[in-house]
Amino acid sequence: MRLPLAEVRMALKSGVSLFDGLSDEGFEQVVSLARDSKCAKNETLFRQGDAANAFYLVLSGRLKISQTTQDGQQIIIRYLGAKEIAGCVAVCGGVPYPATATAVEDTWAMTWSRARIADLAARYPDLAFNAMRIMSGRTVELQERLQEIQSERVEGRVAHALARLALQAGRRTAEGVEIDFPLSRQDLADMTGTTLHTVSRTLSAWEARGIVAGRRRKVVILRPHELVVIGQNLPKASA
Amino acid sequence: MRLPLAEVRMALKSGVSLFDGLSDEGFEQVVSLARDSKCAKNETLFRQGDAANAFYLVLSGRLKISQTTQDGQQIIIRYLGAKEIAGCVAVCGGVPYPATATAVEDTWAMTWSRARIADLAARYPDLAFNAMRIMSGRTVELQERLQEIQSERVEGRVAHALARLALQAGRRTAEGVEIDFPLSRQDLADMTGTTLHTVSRTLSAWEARGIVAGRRRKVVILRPHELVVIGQNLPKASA
DNA sequence: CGCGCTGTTTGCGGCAGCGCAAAGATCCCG
DNA sequence: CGGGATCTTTGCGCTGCCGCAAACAGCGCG
Repeated sequence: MRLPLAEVRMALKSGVSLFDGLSDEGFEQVVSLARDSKCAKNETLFRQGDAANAFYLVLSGRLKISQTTQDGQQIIIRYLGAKEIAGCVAVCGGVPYPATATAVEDTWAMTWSRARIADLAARYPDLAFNAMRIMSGRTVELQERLQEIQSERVEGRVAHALARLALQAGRRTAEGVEIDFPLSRQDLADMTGTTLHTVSRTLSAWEARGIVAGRRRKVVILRPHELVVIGQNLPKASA
Repeated sequence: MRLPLAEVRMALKSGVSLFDGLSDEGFEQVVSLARDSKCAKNETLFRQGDAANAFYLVLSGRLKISQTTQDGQQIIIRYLGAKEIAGCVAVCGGVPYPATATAVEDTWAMTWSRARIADLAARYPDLAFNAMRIMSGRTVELQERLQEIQSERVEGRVAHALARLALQAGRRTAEGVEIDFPLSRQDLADMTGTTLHTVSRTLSAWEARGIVAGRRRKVVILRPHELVVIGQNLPKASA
C-alpha cells in the first residue's frame, strides 16, 4: 500500500532524528527501500515476544508501547508519534520485541525488514549513530521515570507523566495544551504505577484548582507551570 | 598508569561483549588506544551532569551507577563488573552523564576519550553494533524493572533485585550464591524504591525461613529457587 | 582493648493509596 | 432515539509500607 510519497518524503527531510546528517543520496536510498504500512486504531503493530522482523518510522498517528504482566496488568512504556521510531531496541539488540505496539489512532508507518535496516546501517553509518542517539535518549527517559516512581508519590508522578506527554504529544489551543490523542484515566494509571481511581481523584482535585480540564479520554492542561511545581514539591520523604 | 597489559588483554579476547566479532587487527588497535585508569573504593569515576568525556570498560572491581534526587535520595540504576562498559549512554548520545559512577571496590578500567571511541566506532562498525546490542540489553532490563516496580509489592521487588544481582555478581560458595561486593540494606532499598527498614524486615523474614543469610553489608542466597518463587507469587492485585 | 562509627534490627503508630462498590456521564450502534 | 457498553467519579474501609525512635551488633582505629 502506498501513500502519496512525494509530499511525505519532503516532510521527512527535516525533523526526523533518524535521518539527521544523512546525505541526500543516503536519504533517497533509505526511503526508497522502505515499505509503507498502516495500522488501524486498536490494532497491534507487533507483539511482545514476537521475533523482531521489522523496524518502523511513524509517519502519522500514535502508537502505545506497552508490556503486560503475567497477571494481566498493563504497563505503558511510552507513546510514539510522527517522526519517531519503533522496534529499535529489538532490531538493534537481536532479541524479540520486549513490548507490544498498539495504535491508539489510525497510524501510518514506514517499515524496513531487519536485514535491510542492518544493511543500510552498515552502508550509512550516520543512520546507526542516529539510532544510538535515539536509544540513548530513551534510556535517559527510562532512568528518569525509574527515579520518579522510586522517589515521588502518586500526585508527582502523574504530574510528570502529563508534563512529558505535553511535550511529546501536546497541541496548543486557546485554553492551554491538549494531549492530542485519546488517553483514559486507566492509561495514565498504567504509566505511573497507580490505579485509575487514584488518577481520577488527582485529576478531579486539579480540575477544581483550574490546573487541568478533563473530558472522556481527553486531558487538557490549562496551567502547565502549576504541574511542574507539583512535580517538584512532592518528594516521598517529607522535607 | 599501566597494568601488566599482556595478561589483561588476553582475558579481554573472550567474554567482552564490546569486542564480539572484532577482527584481531581491530581488537589490537582498540585496546592499544585505551588508557588504563584506577578508581579507588568510594571514589567516583564520573558524576551525573558532567560532560561525557570518556567511555570505560571495567577490568576489575565494581561500579555503582546511581542518581541523586533533589532532596538527596539515592537511586541505584545498576552495578557494573568486569567486562562491562560504563558511560555509553552519555557518550553515544552526546549528552552529559545521566548518572554517577562510584567504585564500591577498588576498580580498574580501560578508558577512551569520546573523540577516540567515536573514531574507532566509525572505523570498526562491529564496535558500534556491539555497543548498540549492549544498550538494547540495558533498555530491556530497565523496562523490566519499571514493570516490576509498578506491578509488584516490595517483597517481590527485593527478590527480583537479588536474583538479578546473583546473576550479575554472584559467586558460588558451599552454602549458596554470595553477592561478591559489599551491599547494604540501604543499597537494596535504593535499588527497589523502598526503605532500609522494610528491606531489613524482609531479609529477616527470609533468613528465618533459611532462604538467605545476611551479614554486615553482605548477602548470601541459600535457596535461589525460593527467591524466584517469591518474585512470581506477589502481584500487587490479589489474584 | 575499649570506644566510636556505621550499619542492622525491631516495635509502634499513622497515612497514602488500594480494593471494592455503586452511581453518574458519555459515547456508540442499531 | 433508546439501550447497552465504556469510561469516570466518588465514598468508605482497610492495609502495606513508611517514618520515627531506640536498642543492638560488628568493625576499625587510636
